[in-house]
Amino acid sequence: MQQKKEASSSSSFARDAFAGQNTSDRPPLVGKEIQRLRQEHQLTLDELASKSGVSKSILSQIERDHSNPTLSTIWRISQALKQPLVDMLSSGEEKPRFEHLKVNQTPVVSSTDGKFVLKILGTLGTVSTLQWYEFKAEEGGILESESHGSGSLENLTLVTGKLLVISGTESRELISGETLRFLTDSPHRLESLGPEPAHGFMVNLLNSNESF
Amino acid sequence: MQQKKEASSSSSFARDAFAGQNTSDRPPLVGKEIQRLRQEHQLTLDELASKSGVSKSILSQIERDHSNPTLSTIWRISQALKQPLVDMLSSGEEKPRFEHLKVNQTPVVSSTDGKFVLKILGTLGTVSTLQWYEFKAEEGGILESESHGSGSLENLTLVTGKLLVISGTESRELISGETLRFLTDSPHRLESLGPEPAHGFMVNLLNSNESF
DNA sequence: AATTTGTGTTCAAAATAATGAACATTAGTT
DNA sequence: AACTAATGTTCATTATTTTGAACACAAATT
Repeated sequence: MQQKKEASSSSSFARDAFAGQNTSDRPPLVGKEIQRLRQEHQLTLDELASKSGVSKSILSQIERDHSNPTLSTIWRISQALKQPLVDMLSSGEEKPRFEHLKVNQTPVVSSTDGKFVLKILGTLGTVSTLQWYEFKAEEGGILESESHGSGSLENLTLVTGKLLVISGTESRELISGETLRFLTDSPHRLESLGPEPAHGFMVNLLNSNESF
Repeated sequence: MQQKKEASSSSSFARDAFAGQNTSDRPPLVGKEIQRLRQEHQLTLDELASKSGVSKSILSQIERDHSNPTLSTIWRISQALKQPLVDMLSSGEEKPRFEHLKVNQTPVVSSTDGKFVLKILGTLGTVSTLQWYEFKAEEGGILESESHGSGSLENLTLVTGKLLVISGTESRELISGETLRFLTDSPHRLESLGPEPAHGFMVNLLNSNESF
């Protein structure tokens, strides 16, 4: 029956903080989004609390939008959930405007020596900003790509095999089960290191706005 | 000579809030950016205070990063400066060239009986409009999903196994190598028909907004 | 059913963000 | 220089967030 602290906090939060001036617009309500992410990661409040360093009591209140979190608190949560802070805040901001999607199927593309095979599973967007593929490459198979334009991202997940990724001057080696995300604003190259054939999945975002 | 309050506040802010755990990364320092925007708009602290409804004293401290603002405070400031909240926060954020997720860092979701396992490979978009997964399901594994909202699209590619897909009143059977695209504006269900475990990829497009 | 275990919520106290008034500092004027 | 006006900083107080412990509830186990 007594919930003095939280009740008073909640009500004055709603009145003073939220009804700032533009009563139509309100600061983003991050509760739902945080809860969704936490559950997606299969974490309990206790676990997220210890991961993030934020007490579980305030986590509980934030998830129910009964508290108006501090910047550092939101940031620590976003870190623990490996979620860009910015995405968490913009989750509820404005209603999505619909974009009509057109899908087209496309066959298989392979490297000149036939060792690297790309299956185009889908593309999306009137500006063709998104494409995803399945790839299979036997040992020594190489895929060379030009820059996809600044702001472009490639997301590789390797299911089996070993893969060497070189982008610009940097390189990484991927083993099965791992995921690599990297900028493709410069020429890059994938090479199957074998001996097992490399098999995986790739999502390419061309000229994506920001958000990573 | 005495600056008791602010000094203590500042120091414990720096120690407790900021040096949370990853001493390498820190929450975004918005002070510089807010000051820049305020001056760009040719506003004094008093003016911004009355426009935003945030007291000028706290504005002064925030600009010098001597305070750890509340979400609603940052939001009211961003409104007064006509700046998307998200832009203010991401002003100083660097994006890494590579993001390498090790096997155990990939978030996994599984059905209650553990027979259907989803590995979240990536999400994108300020409103999380795009997500992609790898899935593995032994015979009988079932994944039930609610509607993802009207206009949402799911793209399934099956690498091995057999999969029954039911969306709304329709159903399809997928065999290895096939791709299926379907609307997910109603509850839907995936079921691994076996005997071989089903393995594949899934790309989900939720109600897209501008971001692509 | 009773116990235990796990998970989320509420409580009382401590920390600190936010406020309005007083103060300090600079810039402009006489 | 002295005075004033404008702007930013600090003070004392209040309001709220945050914390850790206690609590409530449900699910699982004995």
